Amino acid sequence: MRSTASIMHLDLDAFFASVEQRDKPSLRGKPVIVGGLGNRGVVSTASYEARVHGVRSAMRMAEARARCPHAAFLGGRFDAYREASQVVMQRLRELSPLVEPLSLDEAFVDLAGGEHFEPDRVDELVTQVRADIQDLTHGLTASVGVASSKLMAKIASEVNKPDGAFVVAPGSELDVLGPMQATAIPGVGPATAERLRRVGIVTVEDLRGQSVDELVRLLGQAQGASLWRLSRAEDDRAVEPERETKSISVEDTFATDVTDRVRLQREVDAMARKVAGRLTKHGLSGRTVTLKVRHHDFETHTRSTTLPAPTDSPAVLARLALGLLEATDLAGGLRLVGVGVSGLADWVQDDLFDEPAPLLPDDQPETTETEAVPVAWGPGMDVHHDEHGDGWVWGAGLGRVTVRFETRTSPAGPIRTFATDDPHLSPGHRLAAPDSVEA
DNA sequence: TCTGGGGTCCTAGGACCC
DNA sequence: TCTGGGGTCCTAGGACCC
Repeated sequence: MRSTASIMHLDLDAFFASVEQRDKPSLRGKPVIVGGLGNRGVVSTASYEARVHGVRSAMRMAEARARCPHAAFLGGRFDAYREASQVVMQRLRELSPLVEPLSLDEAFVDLAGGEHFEPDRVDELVTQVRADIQDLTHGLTASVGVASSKLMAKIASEVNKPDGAFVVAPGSELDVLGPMQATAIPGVGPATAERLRRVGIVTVEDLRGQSVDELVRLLGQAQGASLWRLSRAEDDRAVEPERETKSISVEDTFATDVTDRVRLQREVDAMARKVAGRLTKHGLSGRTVTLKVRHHDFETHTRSTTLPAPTDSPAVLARLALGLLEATDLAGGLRLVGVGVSGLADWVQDDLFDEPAPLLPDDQPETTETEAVPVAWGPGMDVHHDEHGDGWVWGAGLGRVTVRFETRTSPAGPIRTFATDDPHLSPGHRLAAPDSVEA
């Protein structure tokens, strides 16, 4: 907790729906619901006119339609949202370089990082920023909280929402926070709230009545200790402008459950390549590939494998994801599949063979007697080796090819490196994916 | 026609190493 | 020879956020 109210939290009101109303005047003053339009969609954002009818974020679209049949239902235009978001974030960076975006419509700003910050005139500053944002975005409104910590700033931005602001006077934090529900503290969701309720803890005041040890026993080390401090408004977390991406993933819920393995292989293959594309685009590579599946009964599982070195190769990521799918029971059908990559490194994969190649044996003939047609090995290709069996290419270059050997029962097989012209090596035929996938 | 998609962080157990 | 750490990495799952 700082001695001045220098942390700002800004939150754009009903962001997606507001952008739609801004761009389409006929929607202004009317209920607008943005979200998945398919039969399994959920609400992403509801305009305040729709919230009157009880429509909320994360609600099933079917229920939203029942509650508010006359609303406009829209699928969302993310390019437009991203553009509006950039305008807002840019304006915030004029206040201070220390801006931490939390999503497209939310950010923290450490005002003390700005050159001309005057704590006594924070109200003026907030009024000005909100007016500027409305101007620059052609009509979007924002709610703002300013306080001595991230916790209190975030809570403050809720107080006069929408289109309002609240500044927590330094010294008043405990009084502001105490009467609130424990769920007002970010990180206390339904599961935690229920655990707390069972031992009679409902408000922040109630939380303060517990010892650290008691909260740790109840919620675990990290959450227990954190909640003990946050309930006392003790929060010195810094605004972090440059947080590194930890994982990249893609997932899709099917309109109806899918049992067909070939169809699933096609989906997983495409997803892995999509993730690879996003990795490449950001100059990243990753070591751990995770396959997520949700069964017809909503039971959800993940499986992952970790490579010895990071990659952004679409073929490699697809092979690994398909290998994980291979080990999945499809009985009853899948409702969702997803592919993710973590263990990210910010160097681009290509240096697997950057080290000098080991010297080949002296007696290695320079030319072979029967001139074999050289194979251009590339990542993800099928390979057969006379001794080691079937595998696929994990890396190739500088006269060497690294092969990963795997079987149905052991999708994460051993890895061996050979000379490109190793006579025991030949193009393989066993495919983890059906031919249609390879096409 | 119950229950999205993209993330973050934490926990816990087992393997492995010192 | 037996016992017992601790630290790190990997996998799986869960809570939470927008």
